[in-house]
Amino acid sequence: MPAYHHGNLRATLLAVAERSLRRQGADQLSLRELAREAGVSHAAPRRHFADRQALLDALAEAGFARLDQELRAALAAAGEEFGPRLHAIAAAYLRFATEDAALLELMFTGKHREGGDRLVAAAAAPFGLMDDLIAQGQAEGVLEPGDTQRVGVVLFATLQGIATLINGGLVAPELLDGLVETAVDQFMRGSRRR
Amino acid sequence: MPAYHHGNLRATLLAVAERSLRRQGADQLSLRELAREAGVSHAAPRRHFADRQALLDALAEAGFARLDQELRAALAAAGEEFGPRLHAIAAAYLRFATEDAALLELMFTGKHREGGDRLVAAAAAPFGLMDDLIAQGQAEGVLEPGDTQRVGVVLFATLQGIATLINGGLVAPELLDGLVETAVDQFMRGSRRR
DNA sequence: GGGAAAATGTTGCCACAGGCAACAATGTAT
DNA sequence: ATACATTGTTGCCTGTGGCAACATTTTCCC
Repeated sequence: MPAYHHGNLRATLLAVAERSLRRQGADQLSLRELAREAGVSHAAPRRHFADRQALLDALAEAGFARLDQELRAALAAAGEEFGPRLHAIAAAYLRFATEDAALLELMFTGKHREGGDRLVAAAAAPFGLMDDLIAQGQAEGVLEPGDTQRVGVVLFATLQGIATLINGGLVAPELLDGLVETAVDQFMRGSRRR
Repeated sequence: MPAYHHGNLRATLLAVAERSLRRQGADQLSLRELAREAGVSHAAPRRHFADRQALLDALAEAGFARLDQELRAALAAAGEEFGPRLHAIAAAYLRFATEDAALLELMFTGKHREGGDRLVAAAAAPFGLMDDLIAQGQAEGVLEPGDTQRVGVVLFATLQGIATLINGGLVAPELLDGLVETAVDQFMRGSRRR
């Protein structure tokens, strides 16, 4: 336990920040408070994050990585069939998205400056998952052939939108499962091979 | 031009705030700066907005009112037929949503505290529009009968999600029109009377 | 009309945050 | 061992939000 050098302040700060984010939202997150909780002086975080926004960006990036993991896990658990996989990824996305509203906001809210590139890259992973899934559906002949991106983005957007409405308190959380059902169902009917 | 009493500081502050919001985002919005721009002392805004969040809430509420207006206008211009009306409301929503990303964030982001009720009420107007439209589609026999809310929320969510993806820089703005097309098309096919 | 009371603005203060610079301690490499 | 890079620390500055005390209008009621 080093006295002067913390050892892995960066990781500690991110962990503490994640907790703060979940509990109080990004607005209330204070670098100085994180430093206090990490038992370190108020200027120490600056060695690891150029400014407040840099830390928030790092949180968002980590969020995308975790989202990717969770979606992959859900897909893996859903087997090989397209239908169940689609349902699983949708449910997993919304679980993630509604479980930590502040993080989701951070991930999708347009507060990325130059660091936006990193975030866009991090977001590509989950996007790709959705894309691959659509491709599978097309290959199996369940979905009509076409641009996977186009339809994949719309599906992703639907899930994201549902999360926004629920997190914003505009739709009661109890309706979540039903909405996912409806969304997936509508998507299937709307893209089914004719 | 009263020297001491401004006359309608509240309205002025909201106007200045709207400009600031659009230009710098909600994070950078400072009550004191608004006061300066309004030519008033730093504590004056407090007489009209209990705190910073109250002003932001007021901005969001006004945003919903304006959104409602614009959607109504679009519907009115689209005639009586269901198809064109659906397309028009979708396009109008996304125009509004992508034209002022920071405002949209404020409107849907879950930063509403107790004042959330007011916002939810304000949001009900545009929601109702969507709902009525769905009902029309069902009445005309274009859409399959069913719970208008359920399908309306999903449609709303899709549009909102597309806006989020574009505003967040995760999808190129050039794709907007195509996505709206795809979304509306998918919705029609997914909800068409079978 | 006139005077109390409410509304609206002002000045001054405080605590706290972010950011910067100068300095200190610790690790690392030659 | 000694120079150099890393990582923390202390101290300072500016700006913000929020509060309280005071000043000026406006309104309302007799």
